[in-house]
This record gives sequence, C-alpha cells and structure tokens, in this order.
Amino acid sequence: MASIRDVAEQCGVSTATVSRALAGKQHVREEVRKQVLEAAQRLDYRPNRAARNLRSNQSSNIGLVVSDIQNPFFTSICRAVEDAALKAGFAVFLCNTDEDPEKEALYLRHLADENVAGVIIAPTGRRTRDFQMLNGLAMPLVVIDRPIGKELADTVVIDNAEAAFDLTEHLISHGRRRIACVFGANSSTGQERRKGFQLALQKNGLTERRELVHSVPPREEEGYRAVCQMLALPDAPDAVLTSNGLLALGAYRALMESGKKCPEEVSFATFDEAAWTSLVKPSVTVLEQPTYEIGATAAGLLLMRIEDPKRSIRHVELKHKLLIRHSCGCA
Amino acid sequence: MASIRDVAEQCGVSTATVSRALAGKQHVREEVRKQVLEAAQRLDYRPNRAARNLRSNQSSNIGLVVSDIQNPFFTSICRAVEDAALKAGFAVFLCNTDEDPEKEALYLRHLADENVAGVIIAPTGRRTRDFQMLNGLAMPLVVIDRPIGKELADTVVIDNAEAAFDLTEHLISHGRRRIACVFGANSSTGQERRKGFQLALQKNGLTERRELVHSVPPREEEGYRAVCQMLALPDAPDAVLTSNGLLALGAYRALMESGKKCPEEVSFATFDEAAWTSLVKPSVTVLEQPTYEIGATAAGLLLMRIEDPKRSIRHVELKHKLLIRHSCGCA
DNA sequence: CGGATTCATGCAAACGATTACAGTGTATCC
DNA sequence: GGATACACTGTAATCGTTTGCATGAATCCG
Repeated sequence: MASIRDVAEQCGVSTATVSRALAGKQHVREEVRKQVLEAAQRLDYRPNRAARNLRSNQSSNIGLVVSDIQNPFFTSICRAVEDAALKAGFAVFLCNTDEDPEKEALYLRHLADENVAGVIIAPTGRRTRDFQMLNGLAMPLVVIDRPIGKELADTVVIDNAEAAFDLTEHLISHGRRRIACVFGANSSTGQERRKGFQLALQKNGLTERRELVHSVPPREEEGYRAVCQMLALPDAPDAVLTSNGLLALGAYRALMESGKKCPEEVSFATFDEAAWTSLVKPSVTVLEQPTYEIGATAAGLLLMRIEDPKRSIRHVELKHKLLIRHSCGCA
Repeated sequence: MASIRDVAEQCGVSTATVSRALAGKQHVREEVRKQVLEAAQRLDYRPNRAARNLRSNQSSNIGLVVSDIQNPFFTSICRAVEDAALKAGFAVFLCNTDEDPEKEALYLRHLADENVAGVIIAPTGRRTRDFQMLNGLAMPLVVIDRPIGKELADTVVIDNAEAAFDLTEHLISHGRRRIACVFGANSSTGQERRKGFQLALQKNGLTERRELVHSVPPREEEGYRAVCQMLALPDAPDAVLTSNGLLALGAYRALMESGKKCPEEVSFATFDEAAWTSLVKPSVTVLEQPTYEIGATAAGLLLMRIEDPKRSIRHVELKHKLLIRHSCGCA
C-alpha cells in the first residue's frame, strides 16, 4: 500500500505538503496541489485510517445501536441512517443489543474504543445510570425511539401517548369497550403508549381492566400467549391492540386461531406498519411510525452535532399516521 | 483516558512490560502481571484501538456486506453473524449495497481502509472483475448466498438448483403444468434456481414457456407487476413460483387481487420463509433456507480463516427445507 | 527603502500501542 | 569457577498521519 511518503517522494515535496494538499487546506500552491492529487491517484494512495484516527482522534464511522435488527421498525431506521451516513462519507457500525443492557454497555464501550464520530441509539432500558456512563463517554449522541435523558442528547421521537390515544379512540369509535392490550415491557415507549391508551379510555368514560392489559417482552410468542389468554377470558374482549410489530404478529395469529370473527367479534389494531398487514384478511389497521424519516432525521442531527458539538440540544417529534384498513371494522 | 504509560508509571515498570502483561505473553513475573492487571482495572485502562491497529495492522472488526438490509433473509444472517462475532470479541460493520456494484466496491474499499480482520459478503453481481479487486485486497473473505469465485474464497451456500427443483416438483405433483415464475435478476442464485426449475420441468416432460418466466430485480413491486402480467395472459398459469421473499410479497398480493382462487385455480410457492407466510390464507408453501445457520457458519469460517489465513479453502453447502402449507393445494 | 505581513513549504514532534534488541541477573552445567 | 542458558525487563524504533513552529521568499505599506 502506498503511503503518504510515497506520494511525497513522487512529487518531490514533504509529507506535510501532501497532507495539506489532500486535506484541501490553505497555503499550497495550486500547481503543487494538482501534482499531489495526480500522484495520489496514480499510486492509488489511500490514507491509513488508523494513523489518522490515532493522530487526530476522529474516525469516519458512526455507531447505530438498536435492540433488534430483525424488527422491521429498526431495519427501516437502519436503512435510513446508512443512506445518510454514506452520503456524508461515514460508515455505520451496527450493534444489536437484544434488549440486553449488558450487551448495550458492551457495545457502547466498543464504539467508544473505536473512537466513532458519534452514536445513534435506541436505549434498551430506563437505567439512566448506564446512560450517564454513555454520556460520560462524551461523544456526539442522538437518542431515538425511547427518549431517555432529554437534557443530555438530541432526540428523535414520535408522540407515543398521542399515537396510542388516536389508535385507541379509533377502536372506541367502532363501539369497542373491552379492549385487550399488549404493550412492550422494559421500554419507555411501551409505558407512554399505555398512558395514551388509558387517557383515551378515560376520556370516553371507560375504565381500564387489569386483566386486559399486559406488558410483555416485545416478541412474537409473547404477543401470542398474551392474546390467547385474554381471548379465553369469560368476559372476552371485543378488540385487541398491540404496541409493536412483533407483538402484532403473535396477536394476529392468536386471533385467527381463536376462531373469533375479525372484525365483527373482535377488532384488531396495532403499532408499526409491516409488509404483511395489508396482505392478510382482514387487513390490519395500523398506527404507522415514519421509520425512515426517524432514521434520516437522527442521522442529520448527528452529523450536525459532529460538525459542531456545542450546538444547542434539539428534540424532534415526528408525526405518526393512522392507516385505516379492515381489522377495526371500517368499510 | 488512561494510556498504557499511565499504567506503567503507576506500577513502576515500562510500557513494554505492561503490554506484555496485558497480552498474556511470556516473560513477565506473575507478581508484576497481577500488579499491572490491577492497575489497568483501577485506571479503567482501555487500549487505544487506533494505535494498536496502526502498529500491528489488525483490528477486531469484521465487515458484513449484503444487498438489502430490509430483506429478512439477510437480516437473519446478519443476526447470526453479529452473535458469533460478539462472542469472539469482534464487532460488525454492516454495509448495504442495494444490489449496486458501485456501492459494493465503495464499501469494500472502506472496509479495507478500516483494516477489518475479514469480510463476509453476498456479492451483488457476477462481475468477477470486481471480485478480483476484492481478492486483491487480500483480506480473509467468506462468500455467502451467491457463490462467485469458488477458487478464491470460503463459501456458504445452499444447493439452489436442487431447492428450486424440489419446489417445482412439488407444484408439478399437484398437477400444475403451466407454472409462472419470477426469478431475481442479477444474482447467480436467481440463475441457478431457474436452472433447477427448468430441470424439474424437463424431467416431468413439460416444456418451459418463455412468457411465464420473468427475471426481475428483487423487489416487491417487480414481483407484483410480473405476476399481474402473467395472470392476465390468455393461457393463464395454474401456479406461481417466486425465487425470493421480496418478490413473493408482490406476487402474493397480485394473486389475491386477481380474484383467482388459490390454491384451486392457481397454486403458489416461494423461496424464503417469513413471518407472514403462515399468517395469510391460504398459508404459503415455502422453501426455507437455513438463514441463521448460514450466517453462523460463515462467521465461523471467517474466524477460523482470520486465525489461520493459509488454511485450505472450504465450501459448505447447507440443506434447505420444504415447508408444505396450503397455497400449493396440500391438505 | 525597510519593517511588517502573508504565503508556501519543510522539519520534526506528537498520537499510543507493539516489539526487536539489548542488558541484567540468576540458575545450571561441566 | 567460568561458560551457557534462560527469565525478566527496559530502551527505543516503528506504524502513517497531522500539525505547531521555523524558515525563506514575496508582497505590502507608509
């Protein structure tokens, strides 16, 4: 591999000049710059990243920490972040925490060790302590999906309470009164959505039933199990609502297998758009989050913060969208 | 951040000794080693990766290059690779090529620049030229899914021709004779599956109909369009087969919208298991690839090659599985 | 015209680890 | 008892950049 010395020798200048020329800095004669550029091209010179990183403490990588790479919600965000990063000349470290705070801490350390330029993270837990650690790392940071530590970092979120409120009210507007819910446990989003749900009940004069509200880890089986259980209740629910795409899969499956007519006997609605929701019968009414936009916005914020670490902290709240289909009883 | 010098000073030894102690090398008194370990712990010393990388030309990162991070097939592989890498103390650079050879080349360069320990790649094109470039980079390499350059790198694949053969024969066994196919274009897998399909036809005395075989970019819309077109043919097909999960989504949608009865009038079967295939009615008969295993195997091979770059090249072929459900006409 | 400023460049010191080599001390062998 | 081997440790070179400082030349201004 050609090094900066090779280029320098080839041009009869010092490495300092080459470095300056390549970095587009001032104080390099135009003629010399051209020569350097040519030589670099000719020798297929590629700067040694490790050396650069060592010397100047900055890399052109960013970290993306999510809790489940197989969840289309995150995949879409990931896609957006990647697109934006690539355009800005960054590459992305993808880290999968599996909702495990230990794994999360491990990865954050690794990212810090790698000297990444910044990190976009959907934090696993509510453990603000760990988060402080993260903040102690003092690298540019954007928090998505689960707004922890608002004082400390840029965030991109949706109004989860409002979204859940809208979704719930939609079901209520169809005359549903005994709504079974499955929320994701361990994440602030789950909590907030639950609050929005409760608010909608309240506003419509309904009371929450404990046996109809579950908080479980966000996995298909858990959604399945919870819904099976609730559908078997003596005073069975007339609607099912889930707070994320993975739970929705299980819930829908449970609903189908129960033999109950949907939407006639039991309505269904969920957070998170996915490929299958419009494919099944009845098609599923969905509260869609602007996933790609979340990722793109987060990447944008991060790049700007990398540019200027002192800029004031921003919080972006994006709008959700209700995709009305057939599982709720709409024509 | 504490550096190796801080640890050395704290212990009253040289940096060389610290380095040796931490690396677990010989010729360090047990007592000293213990002291060093303690001091490192106390100071929360974390080796500077850039420095290490610069000096010794090895990083503890590996690259994973896939063509579509939103395709569950790759997501599952990604997951497996991540799991395995983490266990071995590596982190993963995820790169999304979007089936674009330019982007692929770009990323490979970046990975090489980053001095990654190795790369797992599902190559986009058939362009062996680019591939040679890649090989010229001379880093440990494992090719998955699309076996290009068998002489040059470890590979993990399934027998695509056989898989397609099996899937096709299954349809034929249900009396299907005019099978419409949509294959992924630009990938060797698509080609091979097509061959397997043709072989199955041949063996059963059927002739291929040009108008019933499409090769299109692997995207939902493309699958949709192709199947719409074929279903509208005067001599309409009595079965539809798609060669990957994204095409399947579009194809199934087209099939549903066409109003034709499935499986009575038109059977359906596809490659790639996904969450929705068992959820829809009729549920979809699928040729399942062992995705997680592919990723895990690839990661294993890569780690071993990193360990010993000279070991002989291996090719692993994993077994596919036919998941018989209802869209093909089985009870 | 001379001092001040600006420009173009080179020299050499970092950055923080690893490691070849050399040096010291202790044990072993004949 | 001297030679030899081996274990432990330190010194300093090295990886390939970036960048502060020094230098000399050109330009400017009063």
